[in-house]
Amino acid sequence: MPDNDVMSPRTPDATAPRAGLRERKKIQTRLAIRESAFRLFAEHGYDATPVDRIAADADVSPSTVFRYFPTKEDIVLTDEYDDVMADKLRARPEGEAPLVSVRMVLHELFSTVLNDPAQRAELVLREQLVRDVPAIRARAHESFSLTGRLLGGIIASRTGRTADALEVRVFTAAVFAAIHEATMFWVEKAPDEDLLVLIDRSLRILTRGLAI
Amino acid sequence: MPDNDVMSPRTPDATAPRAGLRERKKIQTRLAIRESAFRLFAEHGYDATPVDRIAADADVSPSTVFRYFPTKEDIVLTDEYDDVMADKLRARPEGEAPLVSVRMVLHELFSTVLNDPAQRAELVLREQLVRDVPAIRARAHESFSLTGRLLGGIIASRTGRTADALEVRVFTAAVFAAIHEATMFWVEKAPDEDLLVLIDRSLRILTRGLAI
DNA sequence: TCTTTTTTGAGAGTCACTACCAATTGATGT
DNA sequence: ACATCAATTGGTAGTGACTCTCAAAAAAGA
Repeated sequence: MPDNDVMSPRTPDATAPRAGLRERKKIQTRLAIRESAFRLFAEHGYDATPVDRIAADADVSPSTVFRYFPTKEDIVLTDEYDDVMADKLRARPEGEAPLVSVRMVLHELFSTVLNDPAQRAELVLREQLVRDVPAIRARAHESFSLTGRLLGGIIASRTGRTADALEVRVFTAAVFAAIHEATMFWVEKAPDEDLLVLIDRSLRILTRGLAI
Repeated sequence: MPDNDVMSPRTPDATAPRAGLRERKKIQTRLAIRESAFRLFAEHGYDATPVDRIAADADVSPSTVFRYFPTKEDIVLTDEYDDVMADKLRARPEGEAPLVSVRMVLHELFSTVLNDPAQRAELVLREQLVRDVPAIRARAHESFSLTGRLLGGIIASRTGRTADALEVRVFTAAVFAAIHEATMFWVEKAPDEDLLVLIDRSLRILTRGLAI
């Protein structure tokens, strides 16, 4: 069974029997900051929660917060999914159509995330913030297009193109736009439905050439 | 001939023979700020140009700059295209496929913009900033999704759906993602080519169901 | 235990942006 | 031309997200 724990390390990671005290403290601090932040955001709202208060709540100095997270938005948005997705995509069979490959990767990724209650709860919280806070939404877009470039590179090499070919870029941009809309639809309209069903619906719209 | 001058008012607008002095000064101030900003951005870079310096260069107070433009990014990004696009889209024939309608609207809009040297130059400058400055790119995305919602509403009413239907949202998101990629490809790879050709290429990828 | 390296906290500074108030300036009626 | 009213402007004092720097504290390693 592969390591699917893309979120915060809940299990101590059996592969590295015992990291040094320094490493453990770093992980602990990072987690403390994020937990304080999420709780305070839920309680008082994102804009009404200064970084200083998060720092105080997590018992670290403001400087430390910015050492762990380059911006306030990054406390919410982690790009821990990127490498997992890239690995899974590379593992898909050679001749498979790119859109099918991406769909399968998304299924693999999201089914594990959504099945873990803790990860699912964190995903919901994060996407609610993406929906509500412009600054976070903006950052999420940026993060998406970063991930898109990563996956685009893989798809390019599989279809004999360069990563910056227009076809590849439009492909990834459209796919991520569809995923984003599916996710937004999920958190604001149908939080109890299966996100994967919504993603499939969205991707199928693309497959049909946007003939709505 | 309709009023296609979506950018700054170069022609004094014959329909309103003579606006008050107040109006004229406002337009003048707005333009002065934008011109100072664009020049300073090109000279020293966006991040290295504080709003105070723009204000000083345009001979207004910093407060005035923020009165005219809610954020520094908004000095660069105007959403003057929105209403024009909406009007043109509403003018398309009833039964036309949405993707075709949008394509025609884009042709109408961009052919007028690209043919006016001043507007074309401004478009290039703006898109270069979109490419280079994360803050502006983020804002451009936001602006795009705003426009997308506007057009989505029109498309929804034409296809007998609600504006927040998943199909409509995925449609507009994918289309604007494609336009954005085409524009980015244009400014960074082929600034001498015809932008409309690139947009058509991008839209055709969507039409083909992303079968790249 | 002693030394080296990493991590932390604290202080000062920059910059985007907001709220507010007083002074200026254009519009309007007589 | 003049007085009055409304809109526009400039200045001042904040807030909050970040950056830089440096000395104190804490962990790693010998």
